[in-house]
Amino acid sequence: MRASERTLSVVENALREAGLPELSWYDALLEIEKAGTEGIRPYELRERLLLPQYGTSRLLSKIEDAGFIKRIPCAKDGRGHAVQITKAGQDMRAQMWPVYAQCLKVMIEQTMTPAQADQLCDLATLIQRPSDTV
Amino acid sequence: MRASERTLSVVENALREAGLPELSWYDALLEIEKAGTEGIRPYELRERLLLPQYGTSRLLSKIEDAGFIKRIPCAKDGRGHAVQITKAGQDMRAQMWPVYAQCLKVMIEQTMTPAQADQLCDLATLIQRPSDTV
DNA sequence: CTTATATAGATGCATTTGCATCTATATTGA
DNA sequence: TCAATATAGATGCAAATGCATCTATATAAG
Repeated sequence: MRASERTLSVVENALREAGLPELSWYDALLEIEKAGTEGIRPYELRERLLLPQYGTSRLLSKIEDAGFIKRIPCAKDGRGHAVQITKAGQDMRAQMWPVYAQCLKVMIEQTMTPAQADQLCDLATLIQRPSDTV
Repeated sequence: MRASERTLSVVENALREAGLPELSWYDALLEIEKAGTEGIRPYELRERLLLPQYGTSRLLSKIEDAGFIKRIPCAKDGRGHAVQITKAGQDMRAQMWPVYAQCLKVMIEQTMTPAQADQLCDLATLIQRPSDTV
């Protein structure tokens, strides 16, 4: 709990100080970029980011207002649309990554040995997706 | 990240379904109860719970309104006060614990082996207090 | 002693979050 | 075909959060 809270706050601070958007934008931009030219449906993004539906909706609105994504009508399903990353969005994501990565690198290195990091990595993979079993 | 988010949401759901207050109340009540009859100063509580100052202030107001703590004037320092747990507060904390503990037990058992749990425990202790070094 | 600064704690205001609900299209079933 | 239900996504409103600031007392410095 504390590790994840601290990590988040360190990363958010670093991004803010660099004048960049918050971390949730990075996660969203990464998934949207990976989706390529077809784009991705908001409900798919929601599943991958583990966000509530209204959270996804609002996040996309803001990212769109900033010009980092665009919405394209969906041929198969008139209810929704797909979102595509723009050139500006790609640039922004690329700009955010080094800041993000540097934080993680420093925090991990100053907290544990490489062997411990491997252990933690193994344990982390035990948690896959929400199983709704409890 | 995902593990801590899921754990939190499972615990919060269990508490809500049992008609009990949210987890932050438990943490606060536990620390206040541990402080005994002398009580604890809000700023000390803040340090232990890693909450922002205004968050602590508001949390205490609500818990006080619910009758689980009471404020006593502070002889040593006229600026502040100490908070003490009430009988009702002790009862509430005691009622919350089994719900909380059961969630943790089930989640850990169905996610990992006892050996892995020990490993995780060791890794978790690497994170002590905020060091503000990054 | 008097003024300047630091600390404890509360709070106004803007933003964010969560819940419930709404619209619109899709799918199912009689 | 047409009603009933399900799903995609948006949004109004209330509650929670974060920031900045405020009051009051404590401590330090001249």
